[in-house]
Amino acid sequence: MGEESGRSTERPMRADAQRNRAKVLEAAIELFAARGLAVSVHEIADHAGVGTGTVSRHFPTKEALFDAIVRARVEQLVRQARRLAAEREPGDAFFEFLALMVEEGGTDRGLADALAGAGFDVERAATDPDHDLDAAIREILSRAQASGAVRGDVDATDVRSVIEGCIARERHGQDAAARRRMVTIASQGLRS
Amino acid sequence: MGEESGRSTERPMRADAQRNRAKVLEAAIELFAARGLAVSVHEIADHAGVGTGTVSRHFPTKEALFDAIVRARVEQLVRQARRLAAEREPGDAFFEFLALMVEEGGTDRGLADALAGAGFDVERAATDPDHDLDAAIREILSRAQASGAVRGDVDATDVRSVIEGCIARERHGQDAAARRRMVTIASQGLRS
DNA sequence: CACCAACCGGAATGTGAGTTCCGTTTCACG
DNA sequence: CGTGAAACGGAACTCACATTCCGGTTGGTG
Repeated sequence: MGEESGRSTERPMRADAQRNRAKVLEAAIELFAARGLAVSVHEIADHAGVGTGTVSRHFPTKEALFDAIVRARVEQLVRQARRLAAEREPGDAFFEFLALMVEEGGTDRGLADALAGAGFDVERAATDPDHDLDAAIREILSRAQASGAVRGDVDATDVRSVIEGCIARERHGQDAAARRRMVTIASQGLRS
Repeated sequence: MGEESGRSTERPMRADAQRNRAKVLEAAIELFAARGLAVSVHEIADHAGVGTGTVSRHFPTKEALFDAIVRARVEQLVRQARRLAAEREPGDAFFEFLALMVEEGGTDRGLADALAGAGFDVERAATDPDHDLDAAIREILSRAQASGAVRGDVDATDVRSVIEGCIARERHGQDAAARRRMVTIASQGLRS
């Protein structure tokens, strides 16, 4: 349950501890984004300029560290989904969100790993509505379907799969043009 | 360069060696199909009823074993692609092949891992035309495009990504109905 | 400014995998 | 059969990690 840096109950962290925590987070965000779950804790520690013990103290587990980062990212995506749902036509909202997810996932390997189900427990994250990406997708999808913009026979997990396919990391160095083509294909496929 | 069981030059293998090689292959095929690259060499050895040394002797590396199995599977897929290309209308051939690939990949986790680029070197396999899945896809795709059945702005790697998306293994226990829905979406997306 | 609890670094430990090694067993040829 | 080369099993080894531990250091409070 790794929480914020400035905890209120339980007397505040020492200044150097807060600094180190922030350095670890920053390094981990950068490295996870670049290479996904494959980065080692040693690399993160080195990159942050701290010892491995310091990483483990702030985040008891590699998974906890990864989790903290992914949760923040997911929270952001959920917010954007809600904003789009509020500000756009149902169909546009859905397709813009789709493009957004693909862009984010295609740029951030760690997020892509998480979306693919590696090392991030979606079920548990869904406890809190602000981290329930599937609920956000369901919401934006069902509106788009009700408006007739999206075929009725797909569900949220299909959308997740479509996103995953568009990301298609791993091979032939994820290029932005290919990603956009995939979004086009997926959008045409999902339309009524 | 793991080759066939009945080698002609270099005097034949001893009978027990051939038997064990076959047992290892059989066990590995079954386990890789069920759980992908995640199975350990120990498990394969146990399941085959041999020691780990025997596995390593026949296939110097886990990757070599995996490779041998995937190559056979890919060879089969390439053959089917050619057959479809010969016997069907260009458009039908392409969409049937798409459905076939998704079905095979969705059923065989090892193949899915390989298609996703894990532990199988597509580049090297492409040396031999009978194992060059990308060439087969290019062929069947370009015919479908020429006939007007498939949009012209996609390439073979896009098709690979689409297939990957349809497979979308890892989470919510790969169910056949979802896979078919994905194929429908993908097909509509790829159509002109 | 002194003290001590909190914190630090990084070596040591634990774990889980693939691969190697070697004493033992088995095959097949004479 | 008898014998030697081939193959076997599986314990030991290696390697790459994540995680723990502990002697040394530092920050903040009285």
